[in-house]
Amino acid sequence: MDSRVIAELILHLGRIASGDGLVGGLTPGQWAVLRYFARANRFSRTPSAFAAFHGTTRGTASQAIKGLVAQGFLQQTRSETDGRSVRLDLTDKARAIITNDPIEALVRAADALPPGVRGNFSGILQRMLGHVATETGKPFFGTCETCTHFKGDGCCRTGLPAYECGFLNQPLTEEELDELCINFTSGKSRTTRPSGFGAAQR
Amino acid sequence: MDSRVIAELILHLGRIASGDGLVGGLTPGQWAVLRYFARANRFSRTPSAFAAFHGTTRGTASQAIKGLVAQGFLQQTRSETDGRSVRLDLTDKARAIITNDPIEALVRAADALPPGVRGNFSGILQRMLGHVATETGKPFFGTCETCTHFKGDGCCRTGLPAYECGFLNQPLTEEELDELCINFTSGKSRTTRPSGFGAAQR
DNA sequence: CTATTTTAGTATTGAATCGAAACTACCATC
DNA sequence: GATGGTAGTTTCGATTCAATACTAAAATAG
Repeated sequence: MDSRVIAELILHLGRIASGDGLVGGLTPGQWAVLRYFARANRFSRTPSAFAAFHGTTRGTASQAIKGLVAQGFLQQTRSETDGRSVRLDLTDKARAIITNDPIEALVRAADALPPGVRGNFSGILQRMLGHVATETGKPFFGTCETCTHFKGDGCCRTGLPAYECGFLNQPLTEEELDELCINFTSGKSRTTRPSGFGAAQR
Repeated sequence: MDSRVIAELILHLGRIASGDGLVGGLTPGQWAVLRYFARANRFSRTPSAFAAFHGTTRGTASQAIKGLVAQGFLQQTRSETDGRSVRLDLTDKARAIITNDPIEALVRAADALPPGVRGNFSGILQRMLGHVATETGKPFFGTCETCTHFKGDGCCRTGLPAYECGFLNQPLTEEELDELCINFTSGKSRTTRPSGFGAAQR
């Protein structure tokens, strides 16, 4: 009984805070795009990765991104190693308007919580997200901190980078450790490619 | 920094769990309608109350409700005291399909949390909702438990009902104490009519 | 090395939603 | 009784989204 109240509150909070219509000239979908590209690492800033993250189709993602590129909020760069792939980066213009993100009302509400509560809180939410994602078969993005592919401890190892992604075999900077990654895999026994990436389109 | 993660998780959870498209033949908006009318008390089961609760317009609410009435999920009754007003009640058919509500994935995720955590959790969410609602000027629905209009303690008082709403001067049954009410007012010093009800349409 | 399959991204189209505005009917207040 | 506000509905236009089809590039198989 309490669980249902929790579920309804989460949905309701999201709706009340971010609204339905456009805020500051951007649609909810476009805000989601900016939010994602602001937090995703360089391997994950692609249209397909956003589509997987957001639980939508590549077509829909492509449309939302197109609008943002046209308005100068995103810059498109073709991949040098893969002629099909495209990387998107936030422009300064985008970083400026992100402070008007309708989600900020929710951020302030979270900020108003007692400090001791906040830490646990995000952990619980993450746990719920993992549960829902597993159940619905949707991909689950996380950060290096709890990823099985993560290697390195920041110490100097002769000839080796301080941090490294064992999946891509690429060195990582310290800032990247907190960014979302599409190749995230939690748990201990996963060695196959993470689900949701590279899956066929519906 | 942590607050932003919390806010994004709440939004993301809601989206992943309930999705965008129609589930079981109903749109997300219609699911929200059913959910609301399942939890609202008899004074609050009107199109306007839902619109206020959901942060949408009466026109949009009316449309969603119309579809549900046509499909036999809601039954419409005209008010006897107010010729303009309409009350909506869930039919048995609606109570049957509510078990397929896409939100159930979230409910199960909440259920999977450690029991000790759950209780605090809904309290925190409620607190955040109050914060956001106050900031955005949107109405905030709650139950008798924390409402300033609530009178009675369940004891037998000669000639008086066990529970009563001091705003409407109406006796309340025990089940109604847990239902959402549009006339909910939190805090101690509010004597005016609750905000959001009876406000002019945008 | 060539053929096939898979993947990344885009364009198009049709259904559906939502919000703004206009409108009717009813209530309340003076 | 006149005026102003409220409850509910309808209409209309803009927008969004998913489904589908498509191009180009990479990976894989033979």
